[in-house]
Amino acid sequence: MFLGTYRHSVDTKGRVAIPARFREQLPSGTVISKGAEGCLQVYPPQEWAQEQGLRLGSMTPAEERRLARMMFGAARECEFDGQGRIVLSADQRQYAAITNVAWIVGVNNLIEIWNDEQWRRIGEATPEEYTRIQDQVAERRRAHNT
Amino acid sequence: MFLGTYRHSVDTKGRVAIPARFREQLPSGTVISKGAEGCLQVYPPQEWAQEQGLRLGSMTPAEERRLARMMFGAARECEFDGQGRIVLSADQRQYAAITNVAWIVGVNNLIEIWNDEQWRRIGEATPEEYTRIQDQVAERRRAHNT
DNA sequence: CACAAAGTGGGGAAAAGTGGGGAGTGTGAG
DNA sequence: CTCACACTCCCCACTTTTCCCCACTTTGTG
Repeated sequence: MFLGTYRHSVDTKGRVAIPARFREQLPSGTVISKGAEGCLQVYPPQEWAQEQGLRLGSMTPAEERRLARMMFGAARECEFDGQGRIVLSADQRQYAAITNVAWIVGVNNLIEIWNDEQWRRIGEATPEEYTRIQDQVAERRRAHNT
Repeated sequence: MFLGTYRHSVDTKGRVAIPARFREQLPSGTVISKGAEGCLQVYPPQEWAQEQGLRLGSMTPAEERRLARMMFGAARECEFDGQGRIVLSADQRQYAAITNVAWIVGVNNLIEIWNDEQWRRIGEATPEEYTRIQDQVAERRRAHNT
């Protein structure tokens, strides 16, 4: 379980420290790829396995082909240095528009990495916004279950 | 079962003592996150397990992604120090607008943490208000069940 | 009134994060 | 074939934050 938001700096070599709390839970075979809304996503092995349901074949619809290409094409295995950092490739940094700082966010089953501005828009919420969205999802779920 | 309201101080390091009555009932795996109306909520493990139904994957709808990011991003596992205190992160304190004092309230299955002003508005009610709200909830339930 | 339990505050050791230097490796040009 | 350059990765040193421990105050109870 990954919880919490951390603001870490990205140095000129593209290195970011992954919070120690997260690192302890990431065995080898962890993968980083692109995610929705312009973030990067870090998948522990068991989560990545679920995404592998997405496969190419003659029966695959067009959108899934597109998604599979982007998602797997952008993916890399995470490699930690002695200080617990990973290197974000130039491509990954460009996709997520990350320069000097990155927000590293635990979202239950995976980890997301955001740039400053985008995280402020997506992740930070006033109490009013938070209450509204929580009610909205609850309502949607209730409607769905009946 | 969590009952009662306590007023505790928050020190410069963001530490708050959880009332001993509550602490006895909180095993490890307890989580604190944002709640509606600008409070923080403390979930014992069995309550938190229900919230974990919300997961990220390539099939998760946009609203749920947003909620998951806010909710899990703001969450931390509760870690008690030798004195029975937990640390509220800077983010959590900002969200709940907590500075020097916090109200810790047992609400049956969860514990909520409020700032001075907000708790006065939400928690203290005149007999008239209380009666009106009780009737309102009763009415809503009746409408829903038919 | 005394003792025990609960809450408050601060200091110091340990851990986590940050930045830079340098050795090793691979590639491309002369 | 050799040399130069660039890139990666590893290691070391410094800074900042966290958390663990101790001591004091307050509250409640026998």
